[in-house]
Amino acid sequence: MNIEPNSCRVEDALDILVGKWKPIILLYLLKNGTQRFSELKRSIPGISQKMLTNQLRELENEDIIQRVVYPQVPPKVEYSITEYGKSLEPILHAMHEWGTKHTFRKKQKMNEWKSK
Amino acid sequence: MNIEPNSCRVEDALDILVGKWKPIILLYLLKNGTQRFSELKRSIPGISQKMLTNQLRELENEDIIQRVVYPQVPPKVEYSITEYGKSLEPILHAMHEWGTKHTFRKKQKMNEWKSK
DNA sequence: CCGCATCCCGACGGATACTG
DNA sequence: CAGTATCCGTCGGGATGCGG
Repeated sequence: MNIEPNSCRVEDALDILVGKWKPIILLYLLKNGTQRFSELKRSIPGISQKMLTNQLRELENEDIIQRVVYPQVPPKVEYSITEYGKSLEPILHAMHEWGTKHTFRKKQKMNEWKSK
Repeated sequence: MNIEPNSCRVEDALDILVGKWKPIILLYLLKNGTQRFSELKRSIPGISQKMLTNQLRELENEDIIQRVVYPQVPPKVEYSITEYGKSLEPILHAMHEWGTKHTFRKKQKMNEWKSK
């Protein structure tokens, strides 16, 4: 490990990714490109309007996503990943890879436990 | 992005890394190897005994770190990264890399703002 | 269709004091 | 030295209702 804990910038990335719905929002935008508010809402079961708005705003403030409002009735708002946001992809990927193995490991441990 | 949001395991990794002091604890253990409780406490300015114990316990419960107690007076307890815990290194590394650039970007934005 | 305002609760984390 | 125990404030996030 060649990271100096004292000059650790891990938190910067963590702060942006932490939020109950942020990772999944980012994954949807990365996979499907530009999405309307209602599309995201439908895609993500269990999220409330408040939280979707909230999480989108926070990501927008960090320049991770872009918000485009079409001034029309009924309203239409589209969200998309910024170029900058795309730079988070390796992190999401690393975490996903790890998570997949971790899930496997959890299953292993549960089986060990069962077999006692 | 080739991650299916629906089968997303990003959260698994995130859950383990989230905690105010966990990343820095892991970085210290990764960099310096086995550490005593008091060594960690001294290395991490601002952390309380309670929180250090707390975060170490949580990491231990996830098998990320290992706790070894030497039954002697005064007590001696050593913490070290498990092999499994080492698998988090790529994630920490990716986040650190990103954080470094992000810090630079924040400075850029602040300068843009200043120069107005 | 999209979002804000309000109320509410539980978890996280800080401060402090006490033990084997 | 390496913890527990307790109190307590803050904040993320859920539920609900209103508004352009």
